[in-house]
Amino acid sequence: MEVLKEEGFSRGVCSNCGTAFWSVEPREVCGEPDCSGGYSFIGDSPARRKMDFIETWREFSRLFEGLGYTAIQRYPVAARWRDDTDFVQASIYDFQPYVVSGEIEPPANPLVVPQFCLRFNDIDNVGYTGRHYTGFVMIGQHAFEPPERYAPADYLRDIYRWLVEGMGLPKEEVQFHEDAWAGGGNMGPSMEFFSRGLEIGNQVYMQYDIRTGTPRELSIKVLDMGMGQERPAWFTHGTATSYEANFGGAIRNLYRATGISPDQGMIERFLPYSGLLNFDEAEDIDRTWKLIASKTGIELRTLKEEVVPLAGLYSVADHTRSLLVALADGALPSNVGGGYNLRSLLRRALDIISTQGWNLELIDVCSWHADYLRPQYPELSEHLDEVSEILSVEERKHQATKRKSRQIVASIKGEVDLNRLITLYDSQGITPQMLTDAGLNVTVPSDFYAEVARRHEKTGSKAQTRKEIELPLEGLPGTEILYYDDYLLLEFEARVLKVLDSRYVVLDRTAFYPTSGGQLHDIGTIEGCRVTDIFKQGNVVVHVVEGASFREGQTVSGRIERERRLQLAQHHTATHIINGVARELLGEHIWQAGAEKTLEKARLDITHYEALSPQLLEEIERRANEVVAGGLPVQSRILRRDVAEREYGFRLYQGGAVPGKELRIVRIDELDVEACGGTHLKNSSEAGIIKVIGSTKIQDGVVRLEYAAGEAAEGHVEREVFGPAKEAARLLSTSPLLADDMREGLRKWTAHVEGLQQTFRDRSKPPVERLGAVKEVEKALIEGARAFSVRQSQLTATVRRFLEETERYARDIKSLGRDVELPSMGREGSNALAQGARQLFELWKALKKSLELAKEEEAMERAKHFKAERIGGYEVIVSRTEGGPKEVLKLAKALASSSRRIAVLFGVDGGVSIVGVRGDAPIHMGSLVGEASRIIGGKGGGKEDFGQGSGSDIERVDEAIEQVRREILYKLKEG
RNA sequence: GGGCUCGUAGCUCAGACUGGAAGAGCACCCGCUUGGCAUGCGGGAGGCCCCGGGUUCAAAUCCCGGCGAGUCCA
Repeated sequence: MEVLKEEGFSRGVCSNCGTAFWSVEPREVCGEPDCSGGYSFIGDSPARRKMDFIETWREFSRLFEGLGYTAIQRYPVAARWRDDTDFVQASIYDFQPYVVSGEIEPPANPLVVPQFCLRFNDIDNVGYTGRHYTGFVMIGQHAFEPPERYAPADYLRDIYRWLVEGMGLPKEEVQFHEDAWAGGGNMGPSMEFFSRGLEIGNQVYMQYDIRTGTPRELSIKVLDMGMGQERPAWFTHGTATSYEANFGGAIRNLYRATGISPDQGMIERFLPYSGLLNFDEAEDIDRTWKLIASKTGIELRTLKEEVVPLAGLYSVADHTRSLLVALADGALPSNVGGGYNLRSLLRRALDIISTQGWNLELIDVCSWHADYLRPQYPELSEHLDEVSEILSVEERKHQATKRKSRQIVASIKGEVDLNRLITLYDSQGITPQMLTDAGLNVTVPSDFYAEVARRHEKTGSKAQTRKEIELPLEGLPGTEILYYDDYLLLEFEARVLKVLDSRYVVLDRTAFYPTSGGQLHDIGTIEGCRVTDIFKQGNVVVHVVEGASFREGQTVSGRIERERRLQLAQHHTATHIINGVARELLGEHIWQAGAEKTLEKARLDITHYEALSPQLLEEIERRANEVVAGGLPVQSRILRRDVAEREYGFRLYQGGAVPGKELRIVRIDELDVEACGGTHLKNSSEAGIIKVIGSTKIQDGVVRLEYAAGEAAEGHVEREVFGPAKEAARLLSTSPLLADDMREGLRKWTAHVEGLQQTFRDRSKPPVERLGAVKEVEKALIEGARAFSVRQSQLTATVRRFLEETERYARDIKSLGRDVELPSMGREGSNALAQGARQLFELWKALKKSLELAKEEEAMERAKHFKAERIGGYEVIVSRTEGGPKEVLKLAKALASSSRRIAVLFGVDGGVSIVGVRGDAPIHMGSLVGEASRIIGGKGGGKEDFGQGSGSDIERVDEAIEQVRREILYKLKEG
């Protein structure tokens, strides 16, 4: 306030909105556009200097560096250091939660930063209003100080100098508004600065923590100034829309590529009303357009023809810039989380381009942006190849979805009710608009999207609260961790601090690893008592001990089980190796999305835009084992958070946000570096061997890799590869169904596999060679499994099943007195196992078919022997025969082939199956057979002309036959 | 993170709600029409109905789990 008084400002209250504001010349109203009558700088900027987007930051940072601030690099727009948001939405996000809470030091103090931000809530207004963006740069001016050094007056004076000296605004043109602001659990007074109706930026003086409800003074007070970098450029140029002043060469290239040139005069007349075209709220867009046309005096058609393409062009400019930055920072479009926002953005841009019929590639627009932004963000130009790849994958997906949608829309006939409308939108992405565009007559309620939201409410989520025990551990110091330095430190002594329920034990220090970071806990003993579980509560490690007999204050010795610790360390280090290798091979967009390390195997979820091909998996495995063979050192050390971030960047946070001023950094040579608390090998060679077990796409944009290291890897290979391959080959080679030379081939192949197995078991050989031997067998397994379309792990069981079934078919064919004809078969497949599997499947199909054929012929044959009796003009057969359901069915069908026939057959075959078929006789066969079934202790039913049922009481078959005959007689005579 | 939709012949899909003999179009093979091609007509081959369980006298169909594809929302 004093600062403003010094400069000749005085306080007033807005006669319109009642806000307190400061200005040099007395005025009635504040500077808000609503109160002061809109923007009055367009075409008439009071600024004495002009600066474009890039120059804005250059000037701003130069001015502030002169004032003692440090200009720092922007943070990635994908906010990986936070778990409460996907994207950075304001510059202060960079420093939440740990800098703001005082836990860690800011990278500089005070500082300024050009932070790229993403906000999707106004997406529908982008392009139309002239000032909305999905992606923008918030220039932040921040200071983090204890109360005694906090100097809001200085901060305000500094930003005032920017307005007056930097932007060259006469002080008479500036107004300040007093306000208060709350967000992120903090609150404080704020000061907004305006000129000519445009808010240039605002300063928030964060003073209080309001998370508990009652304001508490913060130990660190924070200056949070945010100014859109787009604002000064727009303001000083006074262009009709902000977009023209801010996209530099990109917008000029867009004009050229699309042939559009904006009619400044019309836009200026349109803009004041653009806010009305809010696509979420405006109930009737057409009426709104008409309203604007009449207010501006521009003909409706002209207005639309001019505004819609231009707004589309601005949208494309905005969306591509947002995508460029997000993708270059490693974010991926997907169907979940923030990825969905990126996908919507991308599809919106693509749809605009195709609606307007522009010949425009997104990646070209991205590269224009990258060129223009290079002085400020040179890193964007380095990732264009990766961005291009991701964009084209997404474009392909969008094309496929659109094609599918068109098909579905084309197949819709008749009425479409609201339910169907919502289902179409929800599950296929087909909007009501697409239906009306296709000429379908549908009534769309005006609150359609609200209705969709309501449905989602209703089906809402069931809260799944995991119950965790909360032990009373107040006052205990954080446990000293002994497992960081040496994972083979397996014996230690410590003092008992607390024992609860003779079960939960807290020590002053421990080498026991608690379950965390996806790694399973150790087991072992303390003073001979078994330790079965270890977990962390805050900074305290709690040991779960069976029958803990020691007292608090006692010194105890702990022993950790070696095998388990080694295996878990191997899996954990292997995880870092796989992560590093995956990034090396796939690109910078690879981030850990989750991980788990157990005794049997480990898994790592990585962000990637498509499923991994078998070739890529093989490549990852090969590279990982080269790393193992290469014997790279694995170093770990404790670093201050700010130091670590400066040295290695945000790549550190693979496992998500980690609290604390200090971080433990685990680094595998040049391959990988992560903040991680796990137990790690000292050298990559100690992993022994890494076997990639498989990968699945667990959701769009996330791929799960599963693998094992060391003995777990060896066990897995024996169990899942050599074992099943040899067993499947043995089963096939001993089956009389296959030809002799095929069986011989399988025996030879088995011997070959055993040789490969010896190679694999030889630990003196390099891991890559050992796995080469595995790969050959694995491929045979996969190919064999594909013959039966089952998974690899099911091959042996499936071979067994198909052998049995095929042998049974052969027996049945013989028992019908026919020859089993084995078809001549080729040898398709790259190895004996695959060939054998395919032949078995072909055989199975052939015999199944010829058995069915034989049964049918047999049925036709037997049909000749049945005698029909004539009742009321119909030929009726009610009889007992032999055979199961299928045969009886065939027989009955053959017997009732003419429309004047009725056949009801009772097939005896262990149980009794009944089938009734008729032509056009007035009898409901379903209920007829149903009744008959009940007599023999079963059930049945069917349709008017067809009934089927079964029972078990063979003794009463004759009785049932009698009943059916009587029924038919009665019905036919009556008719 | 939650919801929804889909998985049937080489391809595009019907059948499913209301359980009861696996279908259509295109493509493929054979024949006829024709000087040849395009076309037209007739015939044929081709299905572990995604995998595994359950309910039922009976499951492509209903229920549960898994795998795969897609979509909407926060």
